[in-house]
Amino acid sequence: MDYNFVEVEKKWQQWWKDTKIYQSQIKNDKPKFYVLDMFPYPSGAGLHVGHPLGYIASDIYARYKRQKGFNVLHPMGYDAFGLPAEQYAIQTGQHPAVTTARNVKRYREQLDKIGFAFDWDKEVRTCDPAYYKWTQWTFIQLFNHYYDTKEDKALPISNLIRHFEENGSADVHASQSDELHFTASEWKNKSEEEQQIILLNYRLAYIADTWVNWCPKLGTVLANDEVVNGLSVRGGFPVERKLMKQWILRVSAYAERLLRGLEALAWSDSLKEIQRNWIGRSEGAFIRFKINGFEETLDIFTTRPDTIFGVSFMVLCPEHPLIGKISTKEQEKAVNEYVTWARNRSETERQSEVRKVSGVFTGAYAVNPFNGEQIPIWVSEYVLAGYGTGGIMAVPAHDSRDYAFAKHFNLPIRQVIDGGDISEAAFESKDGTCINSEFISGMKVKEAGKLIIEKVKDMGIGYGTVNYRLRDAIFSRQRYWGEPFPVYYKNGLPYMIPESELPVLLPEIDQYKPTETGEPPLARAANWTYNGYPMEASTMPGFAGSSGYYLRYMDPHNDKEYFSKEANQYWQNVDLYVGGAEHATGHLIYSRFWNKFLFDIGLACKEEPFEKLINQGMIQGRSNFVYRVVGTNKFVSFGLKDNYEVMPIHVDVNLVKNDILDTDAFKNWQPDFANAEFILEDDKYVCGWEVEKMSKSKYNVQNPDDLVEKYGADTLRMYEMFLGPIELAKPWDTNGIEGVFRFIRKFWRLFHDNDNNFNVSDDEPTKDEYKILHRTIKKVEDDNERFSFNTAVSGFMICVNELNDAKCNKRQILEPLTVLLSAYAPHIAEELWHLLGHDSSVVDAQFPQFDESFLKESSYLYPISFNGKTRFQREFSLEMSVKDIETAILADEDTLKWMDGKPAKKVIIVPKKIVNIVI
RNA sequence: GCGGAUGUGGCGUAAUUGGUAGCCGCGCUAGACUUAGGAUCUAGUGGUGUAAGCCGUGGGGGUUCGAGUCCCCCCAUCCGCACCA
Repeated sequence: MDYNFVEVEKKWQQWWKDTKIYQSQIKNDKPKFYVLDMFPYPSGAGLHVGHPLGYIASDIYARYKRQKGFNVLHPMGYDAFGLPAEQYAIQTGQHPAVTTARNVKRYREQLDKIGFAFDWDKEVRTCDPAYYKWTQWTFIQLFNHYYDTKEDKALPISNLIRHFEENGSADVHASQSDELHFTASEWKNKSEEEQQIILLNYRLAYIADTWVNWCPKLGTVLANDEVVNGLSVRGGFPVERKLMKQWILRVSAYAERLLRGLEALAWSDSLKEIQRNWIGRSEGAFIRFKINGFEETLDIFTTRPDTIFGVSFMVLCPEHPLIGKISTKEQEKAVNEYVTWARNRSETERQSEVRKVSGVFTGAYAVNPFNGEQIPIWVSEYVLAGYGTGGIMAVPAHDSRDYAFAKHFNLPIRQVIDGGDISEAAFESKDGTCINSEFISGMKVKEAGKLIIEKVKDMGIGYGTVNYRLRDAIFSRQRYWGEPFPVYYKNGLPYMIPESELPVLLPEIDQYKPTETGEPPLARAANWTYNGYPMEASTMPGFAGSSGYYLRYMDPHNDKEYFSKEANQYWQNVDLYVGGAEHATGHLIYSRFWNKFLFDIGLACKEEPFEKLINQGMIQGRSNFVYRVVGTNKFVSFGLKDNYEVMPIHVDVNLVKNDILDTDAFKNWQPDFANAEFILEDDKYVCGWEVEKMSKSKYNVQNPDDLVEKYGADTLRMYEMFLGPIELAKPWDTNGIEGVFRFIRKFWRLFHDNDNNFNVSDDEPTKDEYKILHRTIKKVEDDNERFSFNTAVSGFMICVNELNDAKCNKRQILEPLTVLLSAYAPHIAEELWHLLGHDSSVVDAQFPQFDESFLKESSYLYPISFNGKTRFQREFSLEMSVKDIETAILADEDTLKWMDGKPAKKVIIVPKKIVNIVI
């Protein structure tokens, strides 16, 4: 007798599927709009409860844009390679492909139930060979390119080879691992192997010995963003530092462009700021210090060249290659002991002992290039291998870390910037004036720095430069369930498999764990060779497949190329990207890098992949508690708990409604509680609640399926939007879903009589009814445009309440309203749309045209102020000009009498309908 | 420590962007209809007062005729980075 959402939703979901209504194709006569969600990793637990929030928002926007006349691309797929499937495979022996396919199926069912307008014909899965062929292909291109710092783009490595043949390393402008020097003839005389080793110094994908985050428990290396507080993000296992040969992407070459590119993007300030910090640009100087008695120089990067006269020691990182060479006999033992100790310390240890001073003197001395002073060279953990040159000039007076070190080892602290007190702490301000600094004394910090840079340049020992925190990305994972590298080894050097032979398929193996000798699982594969040469046994990391997936959606079935030029020219890049902010320093950096590279080599037509980004807030859990009186099986209601000594216990949120416990269900929940007694307030047991992380052990997990079953997809969709602003973190709170459920049924009843027969009137609506409609059109349109979906839902509710009060069932009101609502509640809208007599889907209806004339207010209240106080308001017609209002106020005897008989001297018109009189 | 955000009824939130603070929903109160209500409908609901009124947007100051909104200083919470030279 009421709205039957189960039947209606099932019916239209099937119809949408059968008619392929959401299929998109290139239409050159129509503007495009690309709406993308971050595709999920299909985990065994099913669709995470946080996922729908973003998906619903993007779905609403995609539908809205379609009704606004755009040709919308709104695809979905799966980030299907990953650790959990592999861990599961190691335990059970089940092939990850099997479990992944099963999970994908489950995800699809869940997604379909919510009624998304995805174009499933464009689905991609990163583990599909037809897809990862192009991941491998891109890797080969990265290998075959270097970054030219003069052209500021990636260029073919063959250009560089030509340059070496003609000029050697002279005048090379390329991002590089080390600075190399050789002549053209030296290059030509090198063997093939030697040349290949040199080229690895420049390639955008290269292999090198590098200190990595090694996670023994997972048996693989991890990227910096996959490690938090010295523990792996997945699993939370300890991470160590280890020197390993790894594939690396030269992401750092793009640091400046990744930074600059942020400016034009419509991303949140906080997310841009996170990326800026992660890229970490700092300007300073590269300076080369002579070392007493050695050919080698100690190279440093500093942001404070102005403090060069305050240098009282130098510090090398424990991994620094110079240490072994320059340490004196007397110090050798101590140095070795320290270096061994420091290198073997795990990340966790280092993190937990932040700012504990340690170090050792090498016995060697560097020379200050400006005054010839002898400067002792130390080794300490606080200098990082991965940043700058791995060595620093220490100015304890003006750097807090150097200060702590100098205090600890009793090294001189010399003030060279005026203004601070250095007896207790370093003076780090950059506003002062130089003192005790010979020719730069008296200069401001900024000018002094510039002058020093000029000087070192003239002396040939340095230059001004920019340094970035952003590191190159380690691209090898010692795992099975990832993309195999299209790489084989000849004489220990890597070579690419020809593009025509891609994809390199992931081989079958008997077990998924590493070999006894610690080699990656792929080493188990029989014949893992190419023409007799061994293949690379590592696989690519998770971010490989997700870095360029958005491009593949444009042309997912193309087996000749990554995507066709035509498709890319049409769809360009993503207009709206919706996903979690947790990818700020991972996927969203790698993806931009990947895309910029593809742009450089002429594949992608846009330099940035995601124009507008919305981070849906994290969904937290809302836990409920019952309060057990200590030592009894009595449970006391929330409001009375302070009268007892109680212990809070998590209670399953499914046994609780609006914080009222279903006591019978509670008794049946766990055997312990079968005899539970309750101390009630107002005959109810009220539970306490808290916002926590969503987890099984806290019994606060909410499954979207359950809610769809109970209230229907439309209610779920609208309620999730109604919860609050999309970007705000919020607890998943099902209290209040009834309100939306009520709204849906109310909306249905507008179209139906008391016997639930469809009944709309063809009478001409009244002016007031039109006003209700057009106000809603305006509101929903504005709210959609600014992604304020929660207020749009409020708008719908107000509208339906008003129509209900007016008993309005006019077709000319309800029909456009159905179109408006269809983005939010597509199922009920589709049903009503067809009941209204349409054959086509409501998704293809035109978004109703807003007509301002229905909304024109006749008057507005203007505040009027006298003697500095707003005294009263008067109503004036909106049509009146400012001049008319002025005249009217001044001519109004009553108005004037109100101010103690004194006349108004002046009327001030403040912008926007505000009129003030000041006397 | 540095950087970014946020702070409004019992709760989630809204405020035409400087113009009547609290829209919409939950919850709550009262009533109607009902065998029943965890259905539906009606009315009320920031605090305080019988009332007119007064007080109210984390706290304190400021700009303005007018501040939730702008500026300064605190406080609290959340997020990101954390020896980055």
